[in-house]
Amino acid sequence: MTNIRKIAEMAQVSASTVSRVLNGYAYVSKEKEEAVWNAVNETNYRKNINAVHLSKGKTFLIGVVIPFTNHPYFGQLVEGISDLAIEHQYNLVLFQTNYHEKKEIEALNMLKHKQIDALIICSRTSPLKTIKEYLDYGQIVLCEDTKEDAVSSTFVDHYQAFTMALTHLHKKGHTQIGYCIGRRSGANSQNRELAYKDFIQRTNGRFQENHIFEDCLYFEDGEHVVNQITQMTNPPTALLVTSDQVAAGILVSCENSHLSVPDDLALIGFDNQPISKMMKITTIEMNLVEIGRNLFLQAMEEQVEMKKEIAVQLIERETV
Amino acid sequence: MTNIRKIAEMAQVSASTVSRVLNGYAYVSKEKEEAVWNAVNETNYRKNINAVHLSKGKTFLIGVVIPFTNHPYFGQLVEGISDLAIEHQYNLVLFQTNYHEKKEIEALNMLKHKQIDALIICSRTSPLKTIKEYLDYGQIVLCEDTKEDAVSSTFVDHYQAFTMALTHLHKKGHTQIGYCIGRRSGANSQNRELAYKDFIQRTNGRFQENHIFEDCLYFEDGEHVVNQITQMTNPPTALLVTSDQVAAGILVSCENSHLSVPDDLALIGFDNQPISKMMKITTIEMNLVEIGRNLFLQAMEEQVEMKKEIAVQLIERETV
DNA sequence: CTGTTAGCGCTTTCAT
DNA sequence: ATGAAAGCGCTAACAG
Repeated sequence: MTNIRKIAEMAQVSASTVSRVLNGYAYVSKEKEEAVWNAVNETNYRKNINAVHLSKGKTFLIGVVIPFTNHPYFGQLVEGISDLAIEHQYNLVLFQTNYHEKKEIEALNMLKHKQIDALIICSRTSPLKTIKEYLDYGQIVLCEDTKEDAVSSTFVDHYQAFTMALTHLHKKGHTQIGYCIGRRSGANSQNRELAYKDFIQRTNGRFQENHIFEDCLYFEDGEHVVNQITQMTNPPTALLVTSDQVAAGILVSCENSHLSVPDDLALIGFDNQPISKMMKITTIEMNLVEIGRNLFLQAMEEQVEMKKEIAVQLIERETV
Repeated sequence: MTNIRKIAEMAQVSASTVSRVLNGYAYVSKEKEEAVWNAVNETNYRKNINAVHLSKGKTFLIGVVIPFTNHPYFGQLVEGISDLAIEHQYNLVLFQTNYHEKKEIEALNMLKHKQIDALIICSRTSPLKTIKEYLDYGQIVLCEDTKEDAVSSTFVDHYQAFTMALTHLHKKGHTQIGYCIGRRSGANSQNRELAYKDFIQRTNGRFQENHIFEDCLYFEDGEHVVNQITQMTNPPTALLVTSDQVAAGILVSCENSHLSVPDDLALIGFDNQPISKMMKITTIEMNLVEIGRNLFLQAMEEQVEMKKEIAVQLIERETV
């Protein structure tokens, strides 16, 4: 095994000089630097990362909490995080929680015990209060518009995005608008619900509980929504669908049920996933990869804002 | 920071005894063991994994090479790998290659330089010869039926699976069968192509190059396939589609193009993904999660076979 | 600019 | 059964 001491010997310098060269520290003479690089190249030497980690007291591991790995929303978020992680020589530890608080606490405890250097929580189920308790142990980054000053976050203004989509539908004449969502309880979901309720009040509409469809995550969940709609006496004439996958599933199910889109049911998806383009679904684009990248930077505590909002955009296609 | 020495002091034993207790080594007296655990609990002490890694000369990192992260096929594979990795206190380093050989070599080099302990290659683009050169540096596990004795692998007999599907279609009266695939050049793909050609010969069919559709990975790729088919003078009457996602996309596009499934075009998907169930697509089930789990065990060199075949099963629904 | 030195916290012989 | 002690390979404070 060729280690730093061997390189030092070969280059006729001390181990610390080798370390300096390897880490690009400035004050090393041209000759010695060259000698070191020669030795490194000759032996094909690489630093032992374990030793680096121990010495630095860091793991170079970033925890990423997501409810599901196989969902494109989180897939893109992770893609963005991963992009920068690689650049920065970090690795990721993925915690799939399925929204079980226990799993989240596990991740938090890994932070506490220094088994990861920072934690990015893409979607949480435990209360902010719990999370705050772990703030002393390392950087924690959230993906929601939190009022909690102490934690960094990158987020979309879901209140505004929802309002924009609702307004768009309203302009097209819809008054019975419903929406589909993964779960009602999340922070982002609550912002959307608020936007929804405010909108209904503003337009003198009537709030109807059965116009909110929960557990809408995957393509196949669209079927259930359409089944319910066809059995309603007062079905919505338009739907905000917080995932393009689900919107696509609804579109397909509508065809099966001889519902015409947008005439019988208008649809606005979210995320501008490739599937929405193919199926010509009107959607709200949000740059998830960009959000992911910013989350990583915040985890690193690079000189970035602690609160970063990412803008969204309505993309009109053929389902409204 | 509470470390092993502090625990040793508190428990009135030596650091080595603490280490023995922590690692469940046998020959420690009941009293001392208890004393150690008491100290551990009192201080909420955890081992410093970096120190463990350095001392053991292992990273407890397993590399996983996949072409795409956001594809359900690889998603399930990774899920299986990840399941066991967590159990074994390992973390994963994901290498998304997009089928660029350079990325694969990068992963291989990380193995060479001991930055990961083993490498699982779920789908490769570099030749077996290249991979063999890295075998000295650590365990490398493949996901294909390789003849190379030196590497472990977990795989599906794609020749047999394809033959089964083709036979099923043939029995239903189809003679013009085509297939959709991600890429032609992979090891698994070549087995399938072989099965396809053998089948055609056996049934006295005629091989038609334009009945093979490449670049079929995602839902939205189905559209292109249907577009091509509708423009053919000799279109296939049935399609083997190596991903349920794509099969679903084809199904949707068929409806748009007023092609009736299975009458105008029969479909057999692969993987038995949830979407195939919802859309009632006949499919070939293969337990991808199980394959992933076995890949991990092979990477660990646990006492498992070096070559493990996972059985598949035809699930009849309504697209044939 | 460069070398010496003292760790980082754990594992693992080797004695006893 | 237990402890002493020697590393693992690197970093960083310090001295010069």
